[in-house]
Amino acid sequence: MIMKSKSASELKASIHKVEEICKSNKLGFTDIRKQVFEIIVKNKKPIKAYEILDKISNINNRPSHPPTVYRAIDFLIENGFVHKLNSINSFVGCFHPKAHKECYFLICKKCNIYQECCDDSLKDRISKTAIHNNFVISNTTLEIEGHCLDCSQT
Amino acid sequence: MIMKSKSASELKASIHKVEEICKSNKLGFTDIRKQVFEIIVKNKKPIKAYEILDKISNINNRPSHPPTVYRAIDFLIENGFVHKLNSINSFVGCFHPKAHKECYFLICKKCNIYQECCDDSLKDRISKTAIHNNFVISNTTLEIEGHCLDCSQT
DNA sequence: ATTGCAATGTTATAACATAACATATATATT
DNA sequence: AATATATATGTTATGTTATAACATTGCAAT
Repeated sequence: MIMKSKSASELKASIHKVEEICKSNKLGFTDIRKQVFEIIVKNKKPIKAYEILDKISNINNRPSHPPTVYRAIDFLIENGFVHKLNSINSFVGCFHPKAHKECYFLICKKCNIYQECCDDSLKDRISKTAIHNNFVISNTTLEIEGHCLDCSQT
Repeated sequence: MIMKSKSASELKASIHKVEEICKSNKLGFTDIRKQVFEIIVKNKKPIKAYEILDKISNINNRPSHPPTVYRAIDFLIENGFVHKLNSINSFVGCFHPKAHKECYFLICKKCNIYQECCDDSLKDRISKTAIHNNFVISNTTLEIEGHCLDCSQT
């Protein structure tokens, strides 16, 4: 299953869903966490921590500091609301929060658009590889960099 | 196919092989590049750039600077002699230089030992996922973090 | 009301990486 | 051999990414 970027209504739904999850799990979805989450999911491309920092500072009309942003990001990652793309030190919103921990990504080097792809057979294959090596997975990073259809045609 | 850490003779062979490849491809395997390569492959665990920097400085009895190390690393990565593990900002030697570009890793969070695993069916699965999305792969990062057999038993 | 806890603010610095330019070393060309 | 050219390295400075450590705030439970 592939997800491309979100429509306005999908965005709204996504934010609402996270709010619901927090409410029912008694997680504090504070102003800052919400702001950071919205900034990340509204961004069409993976966003960097210091870009988030700038945006937060603008929104609140006062300078924020790195720990504020990183702490919010940590919270969002821990709860499966966003993912970090290690290969580009950037963050993206998750398309199906709480539905899974493992996400795989296709990242276009040219336009920077990414796709979250949660392919079950890929997941199985990775599990099998781990099992085959008596390895217990806690976290998987799969980031496929290259060119998307549009960018590879031009 | 899984590779664990290298024996002394494997190490030697590995270094020799890279020398050969450089010779036949007219790549300058300079002192620094060789030193950096040896430091990386001899290390049982993924090593960080600044750890390499310290070692290089010791070997040569004078301070080296980050660009020196990063340039050597870039050369080694470009030519498929080492890999970067993005999830932990560390570098590892490749077990079959020039034989492939894509490598997958199992990284133990506890003991930090890693395994390079070049599973063909996994590779196929990733290719298919990309093709299915009209995506042209240039580079894949697959890093599976968790616990190895030894560490998950204790 | 006061204790405890979770979250945030704040300052400073650690850790990771590259830009820019100078110098040196090797290779090719005449 | 002298010169040009390209490749590699040295050096200084700085950019980028991330966290440590401690102070403060605000809210909830007893």
